[in-house]
Amino acid sequence: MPELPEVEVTRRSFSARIAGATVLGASLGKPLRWPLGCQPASLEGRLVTDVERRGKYLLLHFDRGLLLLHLGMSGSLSFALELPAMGPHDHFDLHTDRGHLRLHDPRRFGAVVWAPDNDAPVLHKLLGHLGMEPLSQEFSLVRFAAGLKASRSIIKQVLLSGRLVVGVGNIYASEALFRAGIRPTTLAGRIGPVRVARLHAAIVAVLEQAVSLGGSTLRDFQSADGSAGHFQLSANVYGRAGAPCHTCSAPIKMLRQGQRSSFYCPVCQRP
DNA sequence: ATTCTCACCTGCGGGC
DNA sequence: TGCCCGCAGGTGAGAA
Repeated sequence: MPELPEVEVTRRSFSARIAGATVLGASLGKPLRWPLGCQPASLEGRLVTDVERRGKYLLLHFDRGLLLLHLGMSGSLSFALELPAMGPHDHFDLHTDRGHLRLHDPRRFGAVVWAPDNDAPVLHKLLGHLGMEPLSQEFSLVRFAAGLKASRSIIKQVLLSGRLVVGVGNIYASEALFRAGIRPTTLAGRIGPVRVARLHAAIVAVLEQAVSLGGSTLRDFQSADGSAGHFQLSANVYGRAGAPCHTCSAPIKMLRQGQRSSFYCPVCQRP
């Protein structure tokens, strides 16, 4: 479910409401990708200061320490004054005096991990290799172009890896490549400067549009206040195999790269 | 070093 | 109706 837009929309939907809250306790469901790394009771009394996003991770900062949250493939957060009893797919509840934050994640690829301070080894392990934030000033065309030039991988993999730029997942990689007119199988280092510039702009544009539309709701994504996203309605290629291209009417093609599918227009996107 | 493949887990839709 | 298969928004670990 969650790429950068969905994670950012989730963050915005509860960060202001949870900031300033005092933790009353925490409840655990089934195991997630990694152990929490602390006793749930040790969170009691901590003060939530703010919620930050880094790539597809959310950082729930306390007056001392932070929780690293990841939504995996099927995760979503809820934040409400009252929540029903934990169901079979609810795996983490953080109870505060301003409401209850819950991670719902059927596939359990998500994670909630405690970091006692900003130098905790777990932060280096999970965040240390992450690339540029595409919606920040640091995402410069010069650095992006240099990163692509130095790569010997195909462009789709470079975008998904998060080593150069973070937050771009399977939906938005396909969409950005369509807008830039680049086929997903193109070698990153072989893309000329004009199309590199187009791709750089397309990544920013598609992510910003998706955030403004509340993200993509393919199956059951919703933000922490329960609202769904609508970007999927304006997708040009993702999930549209066989359907006519919005630009040239040629049938959209799907191909498998590794374990992931890519969608592209064989006419509008050149190798 | 960099790149590639796999594994993790559950649910759903399609074909038989 | 029921079963089996393939597929799904991510990413660290280990192999090559």
